Amino acid sequence: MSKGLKTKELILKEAFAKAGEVGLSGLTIGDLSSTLGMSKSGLFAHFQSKENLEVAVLDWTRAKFARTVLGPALKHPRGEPRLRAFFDNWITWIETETIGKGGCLIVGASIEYDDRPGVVRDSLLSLHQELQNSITRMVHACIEEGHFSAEVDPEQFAFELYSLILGFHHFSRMLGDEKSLQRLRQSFETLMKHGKTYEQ
Amino acid sequence: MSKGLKTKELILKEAFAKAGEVGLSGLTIGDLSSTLGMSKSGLFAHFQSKENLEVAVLDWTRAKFARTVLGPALKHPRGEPRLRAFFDNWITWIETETIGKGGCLIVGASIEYDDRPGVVRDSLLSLHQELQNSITRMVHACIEEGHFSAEVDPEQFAFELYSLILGFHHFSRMLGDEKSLQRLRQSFETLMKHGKTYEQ
DNA sequence: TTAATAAAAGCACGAACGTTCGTATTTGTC
DNA sequence: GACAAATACGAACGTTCGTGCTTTTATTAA
Repeated sequence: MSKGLKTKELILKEAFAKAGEVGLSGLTIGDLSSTLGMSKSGLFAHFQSKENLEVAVLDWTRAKFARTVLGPALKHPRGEPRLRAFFDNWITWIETETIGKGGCLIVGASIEYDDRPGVVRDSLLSLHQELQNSITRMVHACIEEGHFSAEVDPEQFAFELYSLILGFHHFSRMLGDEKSLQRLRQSFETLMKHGKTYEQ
Repeated sequence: MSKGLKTKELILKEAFAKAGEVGLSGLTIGDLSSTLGMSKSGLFAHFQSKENLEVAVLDWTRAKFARTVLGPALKHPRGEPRLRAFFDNWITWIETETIGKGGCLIVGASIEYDDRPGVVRDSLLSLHQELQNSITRMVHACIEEGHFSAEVDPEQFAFELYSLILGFHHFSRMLGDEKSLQRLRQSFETLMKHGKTYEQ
């Protein structure tokens, strides 16, 4: 790996950490460069624009999420085991990478960019679509494997699961509710149970 | 009402609308003043600081929410009718004041300020605590009136309800999912049904 | 070791930010 | 209608922002 790529990696790692605190658009090249002990223009040259830097941070985050959350879950058997592994990995991700570190970069960026068209929003949208697809596929597998009732709506399940994640983020970070994790887990179990014994 | 207060009211109304798009900290005195056709310093004099302006916007929003969502719900009978009225009013609020208008100011501000101590965060925290208390009380009333099982945990219910609101906000604004409202309503019904026939 | 290339630095720019200050104008009261 | 108080204005301040140049230093391949 060339010197340039190594430096770029260091920059993105630092930018990922900082963006959780100040948001993606809250990143500044000046602050980032001084933290890393380099010049503004030197750092700037790696990305050619602030916007490119933000997209690069999103790509970097996406890759890391795939490597630490999605990937390992795929090693578990299709259906409920894989879905549960994914959920557990996700919680670990949230606890180690977001809560206590300024919040989740993706959650923040989604609020910032949900009405600002451009390449950042495009990248964010594609990230979210992929995430929803992953969840939906796993729920669908639960049905095929006979772990869930055939009447379960995978997209509705994905909607509720992501909602709970957002709620957990809010209750633990904004309200400082120490029971948030417990609440998240309990709601997830309710969701799973409802998946098995569907009735309505 | 004096001239000064009328102007202040106009400023806050405009600031409320704009903060949904750019966030609370994204408000700028220059932009706000030029939109309203007045000078920066003239507008500034009403609040003495940017921070005070942000707190004023939060107070204004809180009052409006109480007037249009919470207040009318209190006219309905205790228990399920009131809870449903509150939920319906909330949806109307979201549709008329947030979705399609740059997003919810409160949701955005919570992300911005969840790790920035100060008077803005204090104000936000108190707002959220009051909201959670209101929901919890209504659910508790559902139990007392016999509409809900006594085993229902009102705080868990409030957690799930707010999570769904956040999810709805995300799916409709970020993903542009046209079924978001339908999903929100369906999940709410599941939540209500679970409240009635509690089992676990 | 040298030559070509990549990476980083130095410096400056225009614009936008919140804020301050002195002054002008409008409002409300007697 | 006079006069104090409230309200608004215009200009300027010090900072910080992203970005564009030119020059210097470090890396890489022949």
